[in-house]
Amino acid sequence: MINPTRKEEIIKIAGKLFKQKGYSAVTMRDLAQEMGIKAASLYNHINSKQEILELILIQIAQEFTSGMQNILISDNTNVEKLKSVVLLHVKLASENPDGMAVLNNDWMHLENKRGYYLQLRKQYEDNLKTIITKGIEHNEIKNMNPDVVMFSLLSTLRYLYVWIPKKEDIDINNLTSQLVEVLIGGINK
Amino acid sequence: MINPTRKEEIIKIAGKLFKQKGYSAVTMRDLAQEMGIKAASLYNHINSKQEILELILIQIAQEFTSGMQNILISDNTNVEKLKSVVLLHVKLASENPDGMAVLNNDWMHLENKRGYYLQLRKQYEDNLKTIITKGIEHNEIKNMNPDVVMFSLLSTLRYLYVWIPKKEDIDINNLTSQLVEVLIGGINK
DNA sequence: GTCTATATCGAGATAGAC
DNA sequence: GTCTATCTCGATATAGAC
Repeated sequence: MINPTRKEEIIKIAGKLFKQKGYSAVTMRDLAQEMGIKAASLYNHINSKQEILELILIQIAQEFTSGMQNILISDNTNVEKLKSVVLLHVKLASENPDGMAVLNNDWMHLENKRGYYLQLRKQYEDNLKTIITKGIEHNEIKNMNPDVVMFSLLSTLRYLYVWIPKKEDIDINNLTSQLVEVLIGGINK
Repeated sequence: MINPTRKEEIIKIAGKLFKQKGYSAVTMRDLAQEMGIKAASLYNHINSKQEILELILIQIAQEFTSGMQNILISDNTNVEKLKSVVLLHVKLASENPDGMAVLNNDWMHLENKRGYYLQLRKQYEDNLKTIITKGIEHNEIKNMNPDVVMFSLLSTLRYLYVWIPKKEDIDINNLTSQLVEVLIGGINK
């Protein structure tokens, strides 16, 4: 964001605060203070606290959905697809670690858009599980419990936001390959 | 708990609610309703909402500390120690999945005991990292980045509460061995 | 675009009767 | 051990001046 609008600034600062204390514990006064304005002034740019949460979460959820679509239409092997999934998570987590934290911890505070979010998440997980299962069928991956494999993989990827400090400080490809070594190296036959 | 006291019931129900919505979003009125009493009646058993959080978190944190001590004084190999760490997490997560969720998501809402909690957590992580590093030095573990190994391991173990439904429904040893296969199998030379 | 002032609501917690 | 009644505070949000 070269010239972020006031609204974009609010989303960004809100993400930082939501990550630190969680959506429910952050007040509009906290957010306003961090912006250097009064709480009432926020409402000139956004309609509600809930809207801020929606703007943060739905955008990321859709980026995951779209990233997964690209992976699925490629004609790579299933193991290559899993590597692309790792890269997708590292990329999104490094671009927006605060938003990823909110996605992990505060999705249940969505009101109207909660169902939509859960729908996107379920599709994503179904797609990932299909990749793992096909990988096992095609003999690319050891014959392990696919649920355990998926759980271990997703847990690590979902925690990336804790680990990734700032986009500038990390080498995305290097981190991805190290993660692949640990996560896939143990799975790959 | 064969004959749980009223206080123990409160802690248990509170853990369930904190897991669902997070500490900040759960009100004393929510908690009271779930108990079938009025909010004011809660204060006959506990001093504050904050005290409930402390009772949940500090107990688990101390169980991790004590579990790690037992692992450290054993004369097992470092890989065996890592397997014991997995078992420790599976055990505690299956005994108290709600509490584990609160530990992961609401520790930052501790007030007076926050420093104490962070101290216990740091010690635990330092000890785990030492096991991994020694494992690499002693040629038990592939020469990988110990931070990445620890991150991947801890991420999966910290998310166990999402995955483990109820103690009765799972075979602790079976789950542990499957996790060890995925998590350690990829690391072990 | 930000401010002051304010409306409305619900939070944590206490007092005292039963 | 639980209740009703209540205190006090701080939350989200709006109205309207500048």
